[in-house]
Amino acid sequence: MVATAIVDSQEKLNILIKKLAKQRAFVFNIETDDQSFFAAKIFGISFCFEEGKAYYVDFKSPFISPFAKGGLRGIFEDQKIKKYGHNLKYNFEILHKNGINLAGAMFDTMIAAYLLNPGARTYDIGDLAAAELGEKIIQKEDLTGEGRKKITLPEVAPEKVAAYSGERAEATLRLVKIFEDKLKENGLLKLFSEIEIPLIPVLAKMEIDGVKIDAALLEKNSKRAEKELKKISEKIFKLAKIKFNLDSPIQLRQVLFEKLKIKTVGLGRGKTGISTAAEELLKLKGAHPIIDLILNYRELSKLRSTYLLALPKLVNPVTGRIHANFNQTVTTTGRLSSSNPNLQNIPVGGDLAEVIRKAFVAPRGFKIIAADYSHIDLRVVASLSDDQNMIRAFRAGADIHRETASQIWNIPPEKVTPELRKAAKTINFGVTYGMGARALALAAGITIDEARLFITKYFTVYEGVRNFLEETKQKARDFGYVETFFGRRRYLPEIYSPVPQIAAEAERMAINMPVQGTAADIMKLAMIKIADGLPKISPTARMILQVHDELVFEAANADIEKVARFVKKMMGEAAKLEVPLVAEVETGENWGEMKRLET
DNA sequence: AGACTCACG
DNA sequence: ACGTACGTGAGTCTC
Repeated sequence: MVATAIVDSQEKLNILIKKLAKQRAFVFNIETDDQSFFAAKIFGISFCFEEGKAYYVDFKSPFISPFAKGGLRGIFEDQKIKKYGHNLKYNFEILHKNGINLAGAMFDTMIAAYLLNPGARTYDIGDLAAAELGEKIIQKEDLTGEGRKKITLPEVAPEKVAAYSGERAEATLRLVKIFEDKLKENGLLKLFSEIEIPLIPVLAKMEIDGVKIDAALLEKNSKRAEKELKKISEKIFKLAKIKFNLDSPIQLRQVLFEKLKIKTVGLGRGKTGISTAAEELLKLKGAHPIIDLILNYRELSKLRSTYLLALPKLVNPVTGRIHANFNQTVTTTGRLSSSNPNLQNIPVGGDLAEVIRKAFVAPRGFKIIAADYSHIDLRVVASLSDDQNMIRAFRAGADIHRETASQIWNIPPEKVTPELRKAAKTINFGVTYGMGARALALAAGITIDEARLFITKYFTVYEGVRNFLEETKQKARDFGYVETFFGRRRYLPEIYSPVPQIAAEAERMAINMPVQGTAADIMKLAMIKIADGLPKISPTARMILQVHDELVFEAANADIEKVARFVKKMMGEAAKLEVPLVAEVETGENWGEMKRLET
């Protein structure tokens, strides 16, 4: 049972502040009226620093003046007091919006839970309390109700919110102790305190800063796309001799395979019938003129709805920028994910893709800088596997795909044809996924027999890589998990499945995770280093996007060269591998027109 | 809510 | 005989 004291007068608040100032650490939990930190207003904050007892500062109370609330600033900004919380990135952002810079060491129970079990369905504090403390704590729905009669949390009586919020803060305090021990036990504490925790303010600032968008450009092209879509669909309806909903795969399937009777041999199937995915339709190219039109329609329609129409709606009217979320506790490998909107899948390549990227602009007097890690996954493979041949190639600065093809077919590098290089590139990528002959054949446009021979030769050339892949799979079977260079883990219970297909899937995940995850760890380290040093290089420069192996910045025209040089250097120095880490930098007025920058 | 499709690394 | 290449998020349709 948690006793939560309601703080609803200046006297009570002053006493609480004095108590907080004496703590080595405390939990805080901010209650706001909105999911988005930009719109959110604080209506209460709970604190906890001893088990069984919590405090709830009722910001709605008329007896607490804004001036008195400001007294909390010194507490939050005190470097010597450790801050505990669940989802500190959000709290950081809310405080920042209120002019407070959260400082001091931190412990985030959401991130701890994520590292201990990446891939969990949720990291809801109530679920964690149930699982780890064996206690059922008050749920939000217990206060707000559900369905039609639902009310919002700010509308609930402060006494009830206090009990709810205080209980969560108190549960967080107890979870900190449990998770700290578990992180230690599993060798995750270094990863937690040197990568994930320092990354919190970096991501928070990226989200707060956002990226400037030319909404008018997107809207103009949305109208153009709509007209074009109308033309294409009229042609399709004429050929099909029927009008139907082109966005419905079910209706499309009926038209193609029942009405037009296009042959379906060799086509993939889904749960509900024959697939009409682009991959399948490409097999039907030439079978009917309607196929090209449908592929055309699909591409245009996708870009219009997902980008041209959606992005302008997410531009913040105050900042003129999009403030996406960069999620730290979503992926099973350690990568970030992006949502609302996803800025990690902006189209690339193609005329309309270029237009969309051109809408990601720098403000007046600024330019965009993009820095890409070169072949980071394969460099990680070379380093983790300690394959001397691959290491040598990277140290020599060779074109790795050409080098691979040259060695496999025993021909000089300059004699490698584009086809051979393409096949080598495919397998170099495929290695990190546990690719089989079938997939290689499909991706490289060769026969399965050729692919088999290719793979055999590949592993003769890169014997260390083969051993690494085998050892990784064995490790997954021996321990039930795999890990990155920095100790990040992924548990793979399916590796023990009696169903061969399930076990094989787990094996591929086992191969992929240490590679993708180590690259993600390195990128996070680079982001922390860059965020740390960037203000000294250029006080107005901002890190605005991360796309797995790419970082995007905006910087004042006069600072472009030094920011680019600094970023490239930090990315190169982010980790010490057996091979050099290399980043390429580009710059331009917008993300669509970038020119390589020699530094 | 789940299926399908498709955008990215 | 075969959906066998990993990791994401979002728009749309359908039930």
